[in-house]
Amino acid sequence: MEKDKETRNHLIQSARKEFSEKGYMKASLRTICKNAGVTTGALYFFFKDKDDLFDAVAGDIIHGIYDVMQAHFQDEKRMVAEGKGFTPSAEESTEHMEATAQVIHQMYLHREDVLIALTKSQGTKYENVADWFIETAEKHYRLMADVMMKQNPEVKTDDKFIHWLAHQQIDTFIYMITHIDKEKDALPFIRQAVTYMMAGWYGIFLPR
Amino acid sequence: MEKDKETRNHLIQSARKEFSEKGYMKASLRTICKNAGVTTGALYFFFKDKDDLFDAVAGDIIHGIYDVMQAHFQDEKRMVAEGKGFTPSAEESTEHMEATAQVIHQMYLHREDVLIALTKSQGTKYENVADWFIETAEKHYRLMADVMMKQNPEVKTDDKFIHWLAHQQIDTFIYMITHIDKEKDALPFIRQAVTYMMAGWYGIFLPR
Amino acid sequence: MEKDKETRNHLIQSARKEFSEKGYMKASLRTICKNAGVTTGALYFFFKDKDDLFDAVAGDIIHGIYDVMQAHFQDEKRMVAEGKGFTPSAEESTEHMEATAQVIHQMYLHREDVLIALTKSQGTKYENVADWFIETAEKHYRLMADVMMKQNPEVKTDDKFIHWLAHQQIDTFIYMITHIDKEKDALPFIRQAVTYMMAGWYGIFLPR
Amino acid sequence: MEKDKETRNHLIQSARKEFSEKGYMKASLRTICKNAGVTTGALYFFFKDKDDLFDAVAGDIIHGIYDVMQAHFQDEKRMVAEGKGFTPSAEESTEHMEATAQVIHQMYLHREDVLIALTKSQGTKYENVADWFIETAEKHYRLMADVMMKQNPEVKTDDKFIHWLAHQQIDTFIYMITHIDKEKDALPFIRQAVTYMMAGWYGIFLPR
DNA sequence: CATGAATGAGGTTTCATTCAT
DNA sequence: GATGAATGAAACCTCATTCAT
Repeated sequence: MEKDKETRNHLIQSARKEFSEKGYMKASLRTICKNAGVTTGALYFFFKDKDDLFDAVAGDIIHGIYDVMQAHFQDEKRMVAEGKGFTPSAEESTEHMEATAQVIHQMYLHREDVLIALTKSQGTKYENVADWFIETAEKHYRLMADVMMKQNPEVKTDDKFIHWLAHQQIDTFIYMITHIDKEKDALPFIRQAVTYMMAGWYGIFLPR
Repeated sequence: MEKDKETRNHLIQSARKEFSEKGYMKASLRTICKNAGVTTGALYFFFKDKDDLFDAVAGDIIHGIYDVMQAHFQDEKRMVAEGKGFTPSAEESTEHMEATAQVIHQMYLHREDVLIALTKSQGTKYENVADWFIETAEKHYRLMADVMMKQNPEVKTDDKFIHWLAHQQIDTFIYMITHIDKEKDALPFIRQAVTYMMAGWYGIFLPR
Repeated sequence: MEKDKETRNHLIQSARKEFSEKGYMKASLRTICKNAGVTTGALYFFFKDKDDLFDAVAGDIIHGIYDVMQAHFQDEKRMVAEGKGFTPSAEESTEHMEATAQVIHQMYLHREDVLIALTKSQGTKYENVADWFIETAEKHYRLMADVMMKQNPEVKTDDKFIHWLAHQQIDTFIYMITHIDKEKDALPFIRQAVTYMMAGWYGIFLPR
Repeated sequence: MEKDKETRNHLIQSARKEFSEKGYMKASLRTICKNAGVTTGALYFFFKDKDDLFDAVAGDIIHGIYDVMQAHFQDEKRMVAEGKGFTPSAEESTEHMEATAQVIHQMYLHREDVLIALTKSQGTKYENVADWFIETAEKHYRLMADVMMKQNPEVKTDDKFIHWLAHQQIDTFIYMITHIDKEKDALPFIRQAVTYMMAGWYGIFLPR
């Protein structure tokens, strides 16, 4: 019953390789088709255009990770609304660390596609995909900062700084996936980075 | 007597605009020339090729900043060699903050070109320019970490983490120039970021 | 069922005309396409580049003639190795003359392409194609000269002269195809030239 | 008093090198000017256009040789008209051989320019310069053949063959200048070639 | 004499995309 | 589902030549 979809898969694999090597803009559909063993016409049967093909390669994993991340932060928001306290860094508690570990696992399972989306997408709608994640993370930090400032009224910070905190956190994950090859090395790295970031956080919000 | 160089400047301005809007690869020399009011031949009188034009727009400022940064770190290296202690973050002392402020001033003076080099250079030799800075900063962090670890033998860290610290610092400056429009807002931001980073640093190297 | 290949043939015909009139270097692909009634893109569907197009026009016939010529000389070499005597000029015997006549026939069948390869190929890998033929002919003359010198030990000649004999023979065929329009006039011409060349040969190797 | 003409000479030398290396068509005036240390404007002060520059490099020597050759054949024509017999090959008598030796000397004195005119002139009015010489030589052979045919009425030949004889003789000199580097090797070569050609000639006109 | 600037036309090549079959 | 042919626009670049200064 299972439709073959062989050609489509060949195309996606070939595209993955080409995007990975040359980036979206320099990638050639001709080359992709040649390496997939089909002609350009075939490509246009399965995909609307070059963008659509890119989407097929990297779109799913990106949206997947994005959704998980949003759900995660949504959860926290609800908890705060319900009056439950929460900890400054999403990752400090065991529970949070487990959630994080799962995201990391997902990222490494599809590492090549994640890298394509993060570093080879210039020219596509994903070229600023990191900003999607940052915006979501920012809400989290905003929330946390408000809590902290309620407790320490003398501390003040501004939106630019909060946004940077979010940026910094996301960038750490991007650094991880781009610079650390093996998943087993990633978790220790993240742990140390979280230690650093938490110390930084308290250095700002619990001065002296 | 003043040499005009009108056409050359027109071309550079037009190129700056085009690179800024479309990035290096999608930028069209035809368009640049048209907007500069000259023919393509004229462009090739002043510039060897598209790369050379890009260099004329963004090369100087990048090399300028890079040189200042290297000189700065070289200076610190020398101080350490002479046995003079130095502070964990290059920016904490007044003296260092002044040096930093001057770099920031330079960056904002040529902000558009800096942005082009940092974010619109895919396809040129500058496409990984941030890594140049990171490598330089890394040596600085390496040095500082060695000092810290001599004082606290129980602390241990690895090269990946040191590299990330450097990455993180450079990324902060890139964040600044890309996200903060006015120079007057930049310095306060950097000060707060430095506070954060120093707290993070001590959180790692002076635990408990 | 007959595959059309109309466009490809149009392109080749148009290219033949253009190369013929202007030579390889001055030939314009734009003009070739215009005269073929297609866009430049079409050309690049059928041919890799300008060189490939030239090859499609003149490559086959040149290699064809070259192969026949080599086979011919190979044959003679074998005969000498087997101890069979052979005559000073390949063309003197009836058998040889027939082989020559067939080569000539081939050349005139594709005369325009042969002329292109011989006289309009500057800038291509065929620009020294005559030398290919000369080198092959030279081996033949070398062989013959060795036989002659074994019989007449007092005669001596040098490599430069042998090479010139080969050059001269090939040049005679080039002269023929470039200066004599009709195949029917070619054979008598070659016959007379051969008479001349044989007399010259004996003048050198059988003095007095 | 002698005007320097330094720039002009620099340009000619530079052009000689460029034409020699790339041929007329691929030679770049920009490169020539750069290597001569002047700008393109200067070139156009001394030379009308690219063709004129080529003329300055190779024109004189070509016309010089051409004139000497014509004078030589003119002389012979006069002698025949005056009823003085003459020998089948212009080169056989000592007197003729001396004239030939002087032409060869001239050719080797300016060998690079001669080679440029003969082999690097495609695209200029000299691209068929060999034909000029051939046409002149042809008159000579025509004359000689008429004398021979008057003596041996049964011999008959046609214009095509006569033209080829001329072609062949000129081609021998071209072979010499292109293939033999040292003048001292040229004269022996020519002597042997003349022996060959004379034997060929008699083989045609004094059969049996 | 010579410069430096600029023209303008043309060069080859690449590309994503379309469509009749 | 897939092919093969073709489009058409645009890409970067090179060139001989001109001309005001």
